[in-house]
Amino acid sequence: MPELPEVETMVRGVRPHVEGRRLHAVRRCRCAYRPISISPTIRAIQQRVANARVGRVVRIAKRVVLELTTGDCFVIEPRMTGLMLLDDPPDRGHLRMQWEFVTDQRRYTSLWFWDRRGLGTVRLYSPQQMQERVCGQLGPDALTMTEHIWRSRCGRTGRAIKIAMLDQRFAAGIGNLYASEILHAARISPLLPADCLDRPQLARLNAATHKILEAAIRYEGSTLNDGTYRNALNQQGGYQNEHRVYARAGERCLRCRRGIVRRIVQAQRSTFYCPVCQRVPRGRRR
DNA sequence: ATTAATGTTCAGAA
DNA sequence: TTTCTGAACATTAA
Repeated sequence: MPELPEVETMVRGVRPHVEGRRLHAVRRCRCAYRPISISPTIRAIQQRVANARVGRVVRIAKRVVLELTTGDCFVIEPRMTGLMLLDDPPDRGHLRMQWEFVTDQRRYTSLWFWDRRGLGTVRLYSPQQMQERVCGQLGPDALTMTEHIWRSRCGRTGRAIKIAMLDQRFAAGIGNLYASEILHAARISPLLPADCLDRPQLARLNAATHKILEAAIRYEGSTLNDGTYRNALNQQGGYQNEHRVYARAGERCLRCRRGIVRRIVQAQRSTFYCPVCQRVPRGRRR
């Protein structure tokens, strides 16, 4: 599930161990499964990063970015099940990539990319490629959204608000789980067309986005039943215990205590919501 | 034993 | 141009 809070947790965990370090080696792990998608080739990557040092480690939407002093950036996309780990992987079979750094004591320390499903990607991008393929494809980061930005973007599409929120060009960083949680906190139906949200709803949407995502970051993200998501030290997150609607189909709504949480499918993804307190206002279906 | 579902992204089609 | 569908993959629950 790496969504914004989980990726932010990865970045914060990795940062103090990697920033400023000299890269000694980078390897693509051979594992039992299909090798992970990287670009360019591992040979080209190794040549371009020889002797490079790591500058900042930052999050861009749902990606982990290692900025190198050469100007190139490693862009790691965890997708469904990828993890950035400093040590202690859940198993060795799904290790996909290794970065080996020189420590202060001239020893070596490793950063790993572990990915069970193998849908994640690792890429080395030049500054120009960063602009064209990463930053230029993304809307404003969810944590920088304002009521005004929500209003201008929602006004431009008639898609259901939940589907629009998952579009990374609309707002970057929100994923399937947090979209449901945010809309529940904002008491907005996931089915409401984005251009039908009124001012009070836009204000609640903005407030809920910040409240939910910031809380989830404090809890170090959500580890679901499959246990896949872990922080950089392979420890569970804590926000799964705070979910109010996600994966609660059939249960009584924890806010209004009247509705029964419903699971529907939008854009081939599960959406959870309370049909009572997230009702579409009469006449606003368009 | 099949089948459906799981957090994401993107190519290709509508 | 925008929006929708299916595929990439490994694993688990029903």
